[in-house]
Amino acid sequence: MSVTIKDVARMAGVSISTVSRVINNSKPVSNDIRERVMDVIKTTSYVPNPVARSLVLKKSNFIGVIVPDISNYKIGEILNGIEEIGKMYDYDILLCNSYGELEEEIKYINLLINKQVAGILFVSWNLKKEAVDIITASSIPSVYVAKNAREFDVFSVGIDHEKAGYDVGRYLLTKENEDIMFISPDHTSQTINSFIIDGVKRAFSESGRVFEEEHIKYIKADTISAYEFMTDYIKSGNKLPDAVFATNDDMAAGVINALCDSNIEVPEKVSVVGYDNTKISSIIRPALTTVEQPLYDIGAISIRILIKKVEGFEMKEKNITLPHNIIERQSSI
Amino acid sequence: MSVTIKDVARMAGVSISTVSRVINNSKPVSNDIRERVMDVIKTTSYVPNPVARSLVLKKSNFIGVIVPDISNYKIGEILNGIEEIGKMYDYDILLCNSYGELEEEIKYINLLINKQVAGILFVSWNLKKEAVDIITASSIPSVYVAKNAREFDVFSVGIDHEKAGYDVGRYLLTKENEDIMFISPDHTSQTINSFIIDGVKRAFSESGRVFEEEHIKYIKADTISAYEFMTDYIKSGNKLPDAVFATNDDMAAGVINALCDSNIEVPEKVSVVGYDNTKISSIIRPALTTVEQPLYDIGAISIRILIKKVEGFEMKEKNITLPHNIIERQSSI
DNA sequence: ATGAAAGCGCTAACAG
DNA sequence: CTGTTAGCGCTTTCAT
Repeated sequence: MSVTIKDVARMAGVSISTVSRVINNSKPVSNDIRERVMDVIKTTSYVPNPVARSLVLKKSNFIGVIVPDISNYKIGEILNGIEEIGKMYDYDILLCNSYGELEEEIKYINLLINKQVAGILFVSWNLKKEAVDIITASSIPSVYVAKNAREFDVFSVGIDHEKAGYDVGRYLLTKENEDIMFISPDHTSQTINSFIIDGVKRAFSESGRVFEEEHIKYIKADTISAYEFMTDYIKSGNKLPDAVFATNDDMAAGVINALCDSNIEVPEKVSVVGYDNTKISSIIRPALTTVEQPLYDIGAISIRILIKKVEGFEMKEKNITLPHNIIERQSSI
Repeated sequence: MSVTIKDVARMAGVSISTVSRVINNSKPVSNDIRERVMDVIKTTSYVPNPVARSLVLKKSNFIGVIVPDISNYKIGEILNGIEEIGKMYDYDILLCNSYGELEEEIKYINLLINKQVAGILFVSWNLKKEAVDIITASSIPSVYVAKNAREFDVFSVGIDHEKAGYDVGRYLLTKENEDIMFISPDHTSQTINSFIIDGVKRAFSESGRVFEEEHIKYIKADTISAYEFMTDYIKSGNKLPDAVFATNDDMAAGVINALCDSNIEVPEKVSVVGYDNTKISSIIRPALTTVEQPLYDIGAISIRILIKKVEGFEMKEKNITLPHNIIERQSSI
């Protein structure tokens, strides 16, 4: 069947250790022998068996990646970065979809540890201590991508959400919006967006305004829920806010549609701002003002750091903060 | 460190072969011994090392999945199905992102073969003979998801695109649209959508209409390209079609936006129909009439078939056709 | 029914 | 610089 190190050794007339040495460049080998071996490798198109290698090295070149939702656009972009850079460094991606549930996350963490992955890249909507503890205990190198990753003593990559919230707050306040509504995922996952809201609060207090907690509306984080919430809100005859800031684009899209379907002009009557700059934001009309995150880079940098750690480099910076940026489109005035 | 089969054997006072037998249920073991071993396994929470197992069995429980674009919503949905069912059967997903390029596809196929994956699930925009041949030659079980998979003698899962095109054709024709424009990805990936157009043609001929090749516009398959194309088309003063059928939702969204931004009413002046029923289709206004594919199921079923093949079952049906369905929304009349 | 032993393909001492 | 040898953790004959 497939050619092994033994075959190569025999055909090159050397011992298997010598072959091992040339393929790993682990010890000096005389030039003629090296060439002889290389020739055989080329002609037989021999590739070392990674399974056998993992067994003896007790380490694979798999990187376990746990994500909360593959079909989510943001996750997809991050994964693109992870996959591309991972493959560039010759690591393979073992994909696990946790659906954002702690139980699944823990199951996969244990599975990955058992598989002897070289490293774990953990992407989560909301990082939990239980998960972090298990990974830490395994002493497998790891990097985290999560809004709340900085709450733990771990390596992480992401933007500064507090600052982003602050920026949106300032942006909205500067535009003289008196009454601002905030739409955030409901309390089951509430913490994860508190940083954004924290930033908004800072912007408020900085400009001497009081932030009313009841202006935050907690809903399920999807377009339909936002649409229904906003439609109900309008129908109930509540006073309309001057602006609404939804902490993801999907919800913002629901808000825009609810407003437009009720003939309330966006942005003339109500400004809408989203978060993430996903595809939807440029397609929806009016196009959505939103906060851009360098998703691909988040993935790419996080895996690069992980690989560095796997390969034994000492990293000085534990938390990498990437730049964010407000993309101003037509939905805000 | 971690407990091995040896440890378990020693602690249970049996040989490692016996332990192996109980964990694999491969040979009869007396009840008392079996229980003794089970106890040790439980207390030590021993898990067999999958790497060692792969080495001797020359087969892993990895399933290599090659996809053309992780961040694409359709692919994400398919992957959701693949991942969930895969994990259910205890297989792990080795993810490879080919960016739709043959060269990458081939690279990954070889990589997966070398990794001794148990099976290969190949998702491609446009399946090529070269790729299929390599997989076939490896004799690793495989299943394909691609519009043109049926052109090859392989196992595949998907909807009947010709029929879907036919259905859209009939739908549009029944609505008395005289002049219909078709928007399809440009020729680099042209073949993959020809089935849809073939179906449309059948609908045309069936109702005694001639299909004008020049009504097909080949453009880059994204929203912006479609937007620009349509805007130019309008600006150039061409006669507007009664309807446009774009072979994916992204392009359809671009068309709708171009039309609306030029104050051409959709669907009153021009109907627009998309393909795929992605998230965008329900968010855009007017909401997009489109063809729904059971993406999650395509993923789920394809991996289930693959696993069956991996485990040695004989599958009778090579090509599984799942139902599609026209979702009628506001963009067509 | 159970154990001893060989070996999967590879790396890494250990000798020379 | 090169070869011999001992495993890595597991499955699987082959004896018993």
